[in-house]
Amino acid sequence: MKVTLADVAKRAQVSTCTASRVLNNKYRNKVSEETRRRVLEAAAELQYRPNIIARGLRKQQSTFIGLLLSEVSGSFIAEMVQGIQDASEALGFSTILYTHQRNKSNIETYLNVMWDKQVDGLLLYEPFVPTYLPLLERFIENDTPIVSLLFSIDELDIPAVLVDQRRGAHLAAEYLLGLGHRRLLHLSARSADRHGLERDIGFREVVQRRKDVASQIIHVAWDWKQAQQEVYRLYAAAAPEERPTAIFACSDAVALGAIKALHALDLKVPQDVSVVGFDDLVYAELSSPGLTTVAQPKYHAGKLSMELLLDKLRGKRITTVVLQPELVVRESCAPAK
Amino acid sequence: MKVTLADVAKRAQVSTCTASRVLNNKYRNKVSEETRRRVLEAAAELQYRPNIIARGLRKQQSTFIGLLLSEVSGSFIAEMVQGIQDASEALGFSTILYTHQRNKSNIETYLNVMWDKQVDGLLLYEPFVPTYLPLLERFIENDTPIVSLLFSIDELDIPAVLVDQRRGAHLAAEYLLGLGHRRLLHLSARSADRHGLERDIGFREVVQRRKDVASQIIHVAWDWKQAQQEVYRLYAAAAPEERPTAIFACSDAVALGAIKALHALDLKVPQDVSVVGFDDLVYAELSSPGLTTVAQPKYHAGKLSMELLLDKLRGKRITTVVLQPELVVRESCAPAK
DNA sequence: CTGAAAGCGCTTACAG
DNA sequence: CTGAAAGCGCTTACAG
Repeated sequence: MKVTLADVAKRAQVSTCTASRVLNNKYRNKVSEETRRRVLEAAAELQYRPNIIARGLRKQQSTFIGLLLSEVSGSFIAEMVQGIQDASEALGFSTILYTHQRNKSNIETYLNVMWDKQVDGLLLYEPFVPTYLPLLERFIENDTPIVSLLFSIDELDIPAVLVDQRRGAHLAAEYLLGLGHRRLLHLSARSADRHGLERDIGFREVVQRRKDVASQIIHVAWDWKQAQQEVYRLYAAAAPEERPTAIFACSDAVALGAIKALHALDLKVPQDVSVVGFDDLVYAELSSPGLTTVAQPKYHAGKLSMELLLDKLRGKRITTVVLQPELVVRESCAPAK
Repeated sequence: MKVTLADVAKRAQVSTCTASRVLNNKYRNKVSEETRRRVLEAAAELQYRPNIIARGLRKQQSTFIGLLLSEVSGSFIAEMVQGIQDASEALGFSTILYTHQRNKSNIETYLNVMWDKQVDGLLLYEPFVPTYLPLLERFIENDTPIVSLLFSIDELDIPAVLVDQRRGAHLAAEYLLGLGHRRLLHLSARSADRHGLERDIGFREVVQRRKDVASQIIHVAWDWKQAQQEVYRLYAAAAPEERPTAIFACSDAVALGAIKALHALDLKVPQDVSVVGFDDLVYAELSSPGLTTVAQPKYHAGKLSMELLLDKLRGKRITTVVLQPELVVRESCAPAK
């Protein structure tokens, strides 16, 4: 059915090793032009395609990169994955994809599967390291390079591609202060994960050194619903002159939840309240008004992580890279009155 | 470094074939309890994990499913991929992911790579079939099952998981008529692709049999920007009593573009104009007002496509499945005045 | 310049 | 109940 190297060799009347040599362009000038031509011709006629699985077994490299993510359905992750794809496709590597759903036993299962399938490298997103340290160590001992996306893995000295979350919060808070706002609300996901914590800290750093600024922080889930409820409650209860005039939300979804609440109270964005989000997902641009937000370079982070992995595979040394977020100004903020 | 079956066999003092038999639970009662125990023990002690690549070479199956998509960064596709993942992970199959970016030479390249890597099955999204018919035929001749996602591939009788686009448009149009709207606007992506065309036709089917309904259709790109421009132009120019009181947009992004334009003209949604979208992406829920839209069962479609593929791999017959969309009512529509 | 042979890590008839 | 041997499709020293 499938045509093999042996078929090509037979038709070209040479041994498989000679066929292999010309097809792989090895020992270039060590094979006669005539033989070479015959092999190439036979391969073309038979439409020969090498079996990469067999080659991998022999060469002890699979050309597979394992990609273990929490999930893939979110915009953030999806854009990151696109970056990873765009970097991997150049060199004949394929990414094999697993989503662990933040379930620790899934993580173990999939790390094992990837080991079994002999991946040449590993890309990790949202790890819960302590639980499966031994599995990761096995890869490391085996010299299988690993790069972590967006989260540092301190336990194991694994290089990562990070985005400076705290700096992102600085950008947002400073922007709002620059517009003259002095009563600020931060919708924080502090408890939810490390990025939430970093953004919370970043916000505090900017705000605490300003004596003329009144700030408050409400803890919410990443989900928009709780943000909507909390903002509604706060703005409905507070006297107009005590309401925060600007909100820094820990994510775009939370920001849009806040905007829903403000709209419900007939408060206008940005005329009455300014809102800044975080992440810059597709819908930041699509919402009305367009959401001003801190953009994380997710596509770039994904792409870079794969590039680092491939560099490592080529023998280069690689280290953690920290990327900088950027403020994307749209229409959801206005100067304080 | 890595421990192989030979290592296990040696330690258990049996041949590799006996080791293989107990580890694979074959010929169950044909191996003595004692031998069995020794092998299992040795495997456990050495933490043996079988090399799936080697097994694949021998058994002529790779346990890889090739997933060829236009891209992965959009919400729609990402949710579909999540469905695919959730279905595949059960059985030890791994999906290998490629994005062709709607570039025909990419499609060819990746189909070839997937062939070279011996995928056991193929999932396709957004194919441009005519260009690479021979490549697909090769898979078919080789009995590699293929399932197409959301698009039928008529040239080759490949089973697909479809969503009834026309029916979705019926749902939207009928809903708006039911609310009493008689001047309707459809923002159509007719020329952009087959789904746009189907939605356009579906809209016409409902509207044309109603003599009391005035409808117009504007062709736009999937992108929100053109929709915003066109809606702005139309509503700014038309006398208030001539303006469409309801809009059916061919996608959620287009719907949100329309809403931006309406807001810019100080028209309220849904008080002044009702808007229905299509797809039900994350941001439909996040926008203010929440967008009423035709939901495509994307997660389910993805999941089902993988399930079909695996069924086929197990020898079952499979055929095309058509899923039904649903109208998700949120806050962007109101009865006509 | 070319080929015979070994081997990557498995599985599976075939023998005994 | 168990093992020797062949083979999946390649690549690569080693010889000549």
